[in-house]
Amino acid sequence: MNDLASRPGERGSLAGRTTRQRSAVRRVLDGCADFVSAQALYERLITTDLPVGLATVYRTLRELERTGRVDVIRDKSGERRYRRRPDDGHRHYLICRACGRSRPVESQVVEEWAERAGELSGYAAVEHIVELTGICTRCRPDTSERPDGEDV
Amino acid sequence: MNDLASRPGERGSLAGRTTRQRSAVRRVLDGCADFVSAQALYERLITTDLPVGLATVYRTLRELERTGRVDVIRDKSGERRYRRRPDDGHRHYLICRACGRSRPVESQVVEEWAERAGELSGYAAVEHIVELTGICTRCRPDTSERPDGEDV
DNA sequence: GTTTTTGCAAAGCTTTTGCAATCCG
DNA sequence: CGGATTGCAAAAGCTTTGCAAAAAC
Repeated sequence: MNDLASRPGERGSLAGRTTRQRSAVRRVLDGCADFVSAQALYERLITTDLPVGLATVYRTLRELERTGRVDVIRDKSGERRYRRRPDDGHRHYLICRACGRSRPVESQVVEEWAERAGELSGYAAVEHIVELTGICTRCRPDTSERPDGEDV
Repeated sequence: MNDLASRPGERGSLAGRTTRQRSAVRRVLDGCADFVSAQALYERLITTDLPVGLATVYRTLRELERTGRVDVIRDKSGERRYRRRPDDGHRHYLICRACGRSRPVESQVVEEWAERAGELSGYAAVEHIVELTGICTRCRPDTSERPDGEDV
């Protein structure tokens, strides 16, 4: 379905110069509650903020990804989607396949599992990708009454 | 980096007719120890088995994916790679970023975690994607002596 | 005044699709 | 035979790249 990268460390240095375009990309990205594709972000930018070039959006997002300030997933069709990484370290999400809304989930267990698997196997520099998808309560008006609370 | 789909159930019916091409695709795919891309599989096919069309390879792989007989990952560049799914139900792998070799890993913990997260959140039909990558011992002739054993 | 960035358009890639010819059952 | 399948080539997308013009510092 898709994937979510979770790289260790690597909170590298920022990009080079501060330009209006880059600021705009970050600003609009920050304004997005959920994962957005580069193309969608581009649309938002030129319609609600600053008319930037699509290539610039891609370049900026790649840089943000490289420096670990966004989480990235890939949807079914292979399109990448970006979301500003929360400062508190959340890195795994449960994403609604119907509406696309995402929410961070408790992932302590998985982190540990991944680490252990790496140790047992003797592999070095083990990284993991984890993503959950489902149908949220709002998109499933039928059964169940459980509220769509926050973090699991 | 990439991703690995793990769908519940859905061991659906086979494709329609049995053709030489489809048999060849499966045959060559079975002969691949690790994940291969459609393009790579196509190369192998026309050079060592049967000259099939690239489109046919894609169509066959999509069908195999749909019926749950292959596991799929996406590499960094977004290219899909396929691997015959073991009959014993293994579904998560630890893949070497250097040589591409993959090995199934024990994933009981993650399966349970995913299920629990789904329940707690109230999301329905929760599916998960999990993949581990690292550098295997063979690709790291330096330190460590731990053997590259089988399943973790 | 340099050096980095931007933007546009063109190119790259993998994957999908249209359609006539071909094959399977 | 008759419908499913193949192959080829063209089409689709998303993302990257080349390069001259523009912006930063």
